[in-house]
Amino acid sequence: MAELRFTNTLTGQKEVFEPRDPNRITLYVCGPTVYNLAHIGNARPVVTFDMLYRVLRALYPTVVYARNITDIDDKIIAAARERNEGIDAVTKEFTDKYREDMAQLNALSPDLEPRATENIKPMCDLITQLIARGHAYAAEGHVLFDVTSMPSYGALSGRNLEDMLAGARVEVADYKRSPGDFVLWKPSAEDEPGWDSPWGWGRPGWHLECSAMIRAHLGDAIDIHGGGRDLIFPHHENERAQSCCGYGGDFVRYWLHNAYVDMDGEKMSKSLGNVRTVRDLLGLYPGEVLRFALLSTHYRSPLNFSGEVLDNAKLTLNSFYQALRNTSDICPEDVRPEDTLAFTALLDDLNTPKAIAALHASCKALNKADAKTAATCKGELLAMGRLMGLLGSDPEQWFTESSSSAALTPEDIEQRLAARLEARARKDFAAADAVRDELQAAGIELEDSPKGTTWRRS
RNA sequence: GGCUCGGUGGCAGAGUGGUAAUGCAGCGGAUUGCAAAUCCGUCAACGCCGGUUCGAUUCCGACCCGAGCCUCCA
Repeated sequence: MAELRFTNTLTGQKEVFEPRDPNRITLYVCGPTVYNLAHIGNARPVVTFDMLYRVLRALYPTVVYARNITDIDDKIIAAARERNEGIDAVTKEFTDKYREDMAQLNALSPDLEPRATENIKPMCDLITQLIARGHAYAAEGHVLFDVTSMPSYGALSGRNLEDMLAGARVEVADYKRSPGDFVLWKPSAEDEPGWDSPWGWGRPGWHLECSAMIRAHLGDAIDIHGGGRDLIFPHHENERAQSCCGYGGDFVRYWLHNAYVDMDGEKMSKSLGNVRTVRDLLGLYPGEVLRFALLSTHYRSPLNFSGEVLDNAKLTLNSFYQALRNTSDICPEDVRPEDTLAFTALLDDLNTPKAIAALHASCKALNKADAKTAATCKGELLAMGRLMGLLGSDPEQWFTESSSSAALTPEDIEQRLAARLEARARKDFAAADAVRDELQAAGIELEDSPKGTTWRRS
């Protein structure tokens, strides 16, 4: 069996994956800050690491996948204030919507979804530990991490303190000893959400929750930590600093980071205002199309997002479902995903384009298959689909389901098809074609075959 | 300014020290009443300049272009 390999951000190299404990794989991915709807860029790590989760589950007996929910944060406080509600209302709403949206993308639920507000105690314990070990200090209600106390600070993001200080363009708060120091605990105003702590009424800094929750829920160290590229610095660098200095040990063996989703060659981001929400796009395309589009480029390369990408994804899925629909009478053989070419491709740093090529090959084989080989081909195609979270829909539904209430009903369509069939029997092709043209204008494509006529929505 | 990543056919997108996947689009054919779907065939690419090498798209260096991080962000 080929080995699982990925590109580790920490080393910049592609490395063979060697788990700490093959009987218990631990995966942690940075989840959402729940104060607004997820955009398609937020969906990329979810889909990417969902697929990694599926691959790991095929390889190892136990995989513990955790994805945190950041439910205390300045942006949440601001959103709650704007809506004149408590932060609980805001975080509840957007946590629910996030889960709904990600489920639409066929992303499996993580095994754990720790919430920051439910883990304040371990966070405070970590701060105490960091202070005790001389890596943090309290100042004016804040507690700050002292970056000069960690010799390897900057190792993950490939920078060193001198470079960062030289390039510093941000005004430095005067309570910081060193400009790179970052907040572990910050004071809250009386009317702001907060918790009592040895350093007063306040709330945790952004990076703290991941360090503390990984420790509390997954263990001393984990195998894989994933997230978007933009988290490398400062978030993951600081997380690493906190955990390594506070707890000691390895912390994370493999750091994986996905590239962005771009819009017109530019990063999609909240601040640029060029975001497309998943919810929005789900009104236009099935979730599976969005998922396929996100997988069509390798996770470490930028994905330039456009309607064309989605249309192509839709057409490709159509061709797969077409093959499945045409063989609806054939019972697929039970094929293990691990025995497929797609699996081999994914083992190599999640090479999804190569895996998709295998899907195409398998689809073609199914289209050409005779009665003897079709069951195997179909089983293989479905097995690879399962591995990637694709092709799980009913083919008939895929083509005939409509999201629009104004669309023709199946009964309407069947009625016209009967009329057309009758016209064809009379060899009145003009009348038959008129029906087809009419249906086409309504977004219905017809296909005649020896078995009869089928239709699909375009 | 510091650091990182990338530039492959018309488009999307893998990969490799020696015939450069796959898909879409195009072209030709089979099939079809005509289509559609499918199948068969086919055209077509490694930013620029040097270096290493028997051989470079792949390794090294310079250059040009693009993106990103250094500030909230997947």
